[in-house]
Amino acid sequence: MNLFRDFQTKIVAALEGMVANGALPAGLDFSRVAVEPPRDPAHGDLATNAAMVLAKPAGQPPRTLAAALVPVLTALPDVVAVDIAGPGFINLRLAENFWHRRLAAAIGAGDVYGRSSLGNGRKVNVEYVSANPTGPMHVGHGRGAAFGDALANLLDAAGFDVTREYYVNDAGAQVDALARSVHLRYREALGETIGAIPEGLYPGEYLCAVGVALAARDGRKWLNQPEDAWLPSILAFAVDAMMALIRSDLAGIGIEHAVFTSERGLVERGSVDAALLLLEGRGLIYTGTLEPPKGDKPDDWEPRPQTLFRATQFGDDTDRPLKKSDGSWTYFATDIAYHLDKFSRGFAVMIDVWGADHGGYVKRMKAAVAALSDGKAGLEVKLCQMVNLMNKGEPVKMSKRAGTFVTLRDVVDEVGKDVVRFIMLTRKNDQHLDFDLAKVTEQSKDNPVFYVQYAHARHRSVLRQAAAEFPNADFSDAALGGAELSRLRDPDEMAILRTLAQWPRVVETAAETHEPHRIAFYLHDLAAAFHALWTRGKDETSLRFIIAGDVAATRARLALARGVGLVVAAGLRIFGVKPLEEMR
RNA sequence: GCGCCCUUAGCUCAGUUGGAUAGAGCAUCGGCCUUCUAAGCCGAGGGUCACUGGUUCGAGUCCAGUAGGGCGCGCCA
Repeated sequence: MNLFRDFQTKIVAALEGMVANGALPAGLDFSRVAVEPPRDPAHGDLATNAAMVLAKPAGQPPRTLAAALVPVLTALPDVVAVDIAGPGFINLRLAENFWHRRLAAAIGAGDVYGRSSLGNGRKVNVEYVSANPTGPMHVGHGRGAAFGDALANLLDAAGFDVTREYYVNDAGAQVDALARSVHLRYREALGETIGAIPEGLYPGEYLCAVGVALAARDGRKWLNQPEDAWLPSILAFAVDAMMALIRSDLAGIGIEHAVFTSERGLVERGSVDAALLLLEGRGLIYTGTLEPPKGDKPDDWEPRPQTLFRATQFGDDTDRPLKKSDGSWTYFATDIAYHLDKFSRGFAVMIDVWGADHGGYVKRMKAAVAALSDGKAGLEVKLCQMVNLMNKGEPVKMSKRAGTFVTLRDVVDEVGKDVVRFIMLTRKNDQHLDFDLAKVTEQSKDNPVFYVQYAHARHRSVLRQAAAEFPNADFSDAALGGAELSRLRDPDEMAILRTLAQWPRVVETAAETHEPHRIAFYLHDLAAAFHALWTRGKDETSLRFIIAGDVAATRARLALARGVGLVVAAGLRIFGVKPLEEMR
């Protein structure tokens, strides 16, 4: 489906033919021969660097080599012109008919247009969100959620076997603090006066309902009991409640993970011991004393021997501790067990989506995965930068006291899930993102969500109008695919056809680079081309999508609109955004 | 102090994984509404791609260094 890939294959075959008949020396490496759209469409439809990358090994100047390639490339099907340009680029121009056939094929493929077999069914694990189960999701989590889910959809569209996963950090000091906080709210629910929430506990009012629910379930049995008696039970109850809250936040933006893995479960099953035993067997664990960190030194730093992982052998800057001073596992230790768990479930490709504040953790985790899998598995970490929540250009003060909203749910309630998801994907993951509540709901060109949705709604609108204009005509996709597309010849129309034909390549490139934002920019470009052509119809009635009294011409033009609608819908589907039928 | 990330038009950002004359939106200026939706479109101006070297046919892109910004640096996750 990716025409650039198709032509790359054809061109390499042609080059091999030249080797066979002696026009090129044997033993050339064709892997660097690329076929891409030229930056400037005026140069042609396809450009290849073949002559330039082969010049040196073939012992010929690039332009001489290019000249020898021209007749061979001219002979390829659908090629109507071949030019040599600049240092030795070869530009190919394809027949108009080729682009018409691509549109017909796209309409024929329908919803699967752009899907790829690039991944060849390989298993990929995408772990994202993994917010601590101690409260509702905030806006920053929302970015990781939208990003991770779009990346998963993208990899799925590119032919990978994707598992969406959430790691539940339900062990450690944070959830102990959660349990204590809930116990307080529980006492409050049973009529006690609890006063101010102590430092170190979670003060959020969302825990009041959890306390009430606990009182309803267990009555007064945890009153006046030592912490040891109630902590495990209340912790489990509280974590369940928080995960229910988070799942509901996720459902609010249309996200559902297939697998939830519990940190506590890993610890209780002995997975951490097993993982560390594995590393120990490979001589990667030892007892040693670390240098104190430079810069901001901890007040209570005392050198002491601890259990360390030889992360430096795998590119990390220092070896990393696995046990805290109280003997319990560090977060890193349980995370090692978790990634071994993923590996043992058959994932050689793991992608973790983290917040940028975890950047310092990447090297050691990659080191651990390399060590655990003996180099057979790879971990890629995508760090999502911060989201600056704005309103009309002013930063939103994140003050709970002032009642300004900070939770993801509040933002979704304010602007809608589709807007949140799309805007979160309009920047590369490693760039800061301004999320302006006023701007994202504005109906203007300034708002990319609106602009792209408008293109889809316009295509629907014109199809409705056409059906009213020609009540007896068949404008089904089957009919549009068979339209007389040779009527589409205007340069702007041809430009849209070429853009539509690039869609499969866009999907593959975005999937390979793990960069969903490329889809957003492509959709914006496609929408712009469509809006521009639409407006030209004001002056040139022959460019309108509905041509009065001419069903055949209308059908051809509707096919173009349908192609745009189809691809916009496909792109929005990857983002988990519902295409709009009308803008009202 | 060390590590990771970032630096492209006045502002917010893309840049097809090393290609040709570096692009878009906003803002500024100038045009287009008896219309299939003007919630839109067309055009103009605006650049030392932070800086200095290097790698090669070719560098915004890769490497090294410098400057500025962000994040992180045992007993949080």
